[in-house]
Amino acid sequence: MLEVSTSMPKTKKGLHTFNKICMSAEKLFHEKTYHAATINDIVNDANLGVGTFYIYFDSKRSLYRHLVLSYYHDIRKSIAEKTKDCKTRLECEKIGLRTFLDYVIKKPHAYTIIWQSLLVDRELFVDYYTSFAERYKKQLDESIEKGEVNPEIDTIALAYALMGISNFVGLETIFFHTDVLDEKRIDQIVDSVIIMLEKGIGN
Amino acid sequence: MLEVSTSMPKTKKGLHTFNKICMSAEKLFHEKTYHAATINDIVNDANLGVGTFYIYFDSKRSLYRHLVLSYYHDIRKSIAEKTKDCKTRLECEKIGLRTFLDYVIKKPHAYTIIWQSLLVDRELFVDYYTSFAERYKKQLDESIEKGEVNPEIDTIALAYALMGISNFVGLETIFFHTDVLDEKRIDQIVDSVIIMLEKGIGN
DNA sequence: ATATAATATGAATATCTAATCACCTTTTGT
DNA sequence: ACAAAAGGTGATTAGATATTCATATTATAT
Repeated sequence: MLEVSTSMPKTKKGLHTFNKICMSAEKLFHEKTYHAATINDIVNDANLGVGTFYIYFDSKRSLYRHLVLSYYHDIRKSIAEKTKDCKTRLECEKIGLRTFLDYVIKKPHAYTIIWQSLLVDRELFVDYYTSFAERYKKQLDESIEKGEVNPEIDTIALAYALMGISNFVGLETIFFHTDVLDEKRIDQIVDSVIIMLEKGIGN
Repeated sequence: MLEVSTSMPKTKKGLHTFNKICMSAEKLFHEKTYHAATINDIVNDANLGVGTFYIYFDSKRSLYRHLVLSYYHDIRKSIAEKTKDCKTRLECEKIGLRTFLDYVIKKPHAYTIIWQSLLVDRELFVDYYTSFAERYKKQLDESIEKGEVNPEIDTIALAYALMGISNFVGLETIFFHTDVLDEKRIDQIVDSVIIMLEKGIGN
């Protein structure tokens, strides 16, 4: 499923070059999209020869997979760490959403690059979201055991609904909202979602 | 913003050819993605010459735009019609979600083609979702007036959250769920979401 | 010090594809 | 019936791009 196939560099210099390629690719896949950003664009941006690229990656697609998998692990790790000490399901959701939004505000390219997987590598697209959803579902099932979540709710449907909320609220936050993003606005968004999860949308 | 630029055909025969192009493009953009599906693929599938394509569309991208805009109007129209007689906000959300799911089950290619807009035409991507969200927000604001929605909730955040729920629940329903899709399963998904919107996720 | 492994290069290759255009056929209105 | 408008064609063009490879430099371990 979600595995890395790249053979990592063996010296500090190699690692530095590897990272330069990743950073340039991140920037260009985000700005120009995967198909429009060429290997030449990437190595020019990184001040390297074309051949150097193929020392570190088998293909353009394997570089792309490497980026998506690293975002997957980063996002999961951040959320797991931050929600470690949460006492309730709702607190988990609040800190989880906040962590996700902070991550995509800091790294908006991660957002667009993951989104592109439907076009670049459909297997990766499916694996990415199903892996995320399965882990989420397990947590929700545990919360049902603890009596924190209504057992009438189907946890797979709920997992996707919650992922959808994070992703689309993130979409608005990063791409569509033209005003400056202050802490207050993000708090307001998170609070609105948590009210909904706590009491529903009504009065 | 969301406008069509295609000059429509002037005879029944022309309309028939136009529709054949659209149907083949829909199929191939869905199966192979926008970039991998060539104009040749499309006209071969439709049993037409390459030149014929350029009678009806300025470019590959203008065909793509035409498809996305037609989905936008279809989806909006379906939801507006079906929710016309709904008495409460919650009933609106229930019928709206059900209508959206029925639409994407019937036309799964619409789903993947819209998703691709981030890569194919970023302006269209932004217009598509912001237009949808603005209309949604207006309805939610009206519901606050009527006392049906908690005024503490930010309606723009809520609009995106609700769009995210539909889209990601749809994702699971169409792409990731391998079992057969029976009516019961869809009802269960819709009911789970509505419980959440009515009472929150807890007990 | 030197052999070996790792890293770096960019011109050349082989393949692909959106769009054009000059010419042909069919349909429509009068 | 017939001109004009609409529809249809596919070989050709012009440009692009992922990957290879022979060769060169640099780093590492003994």
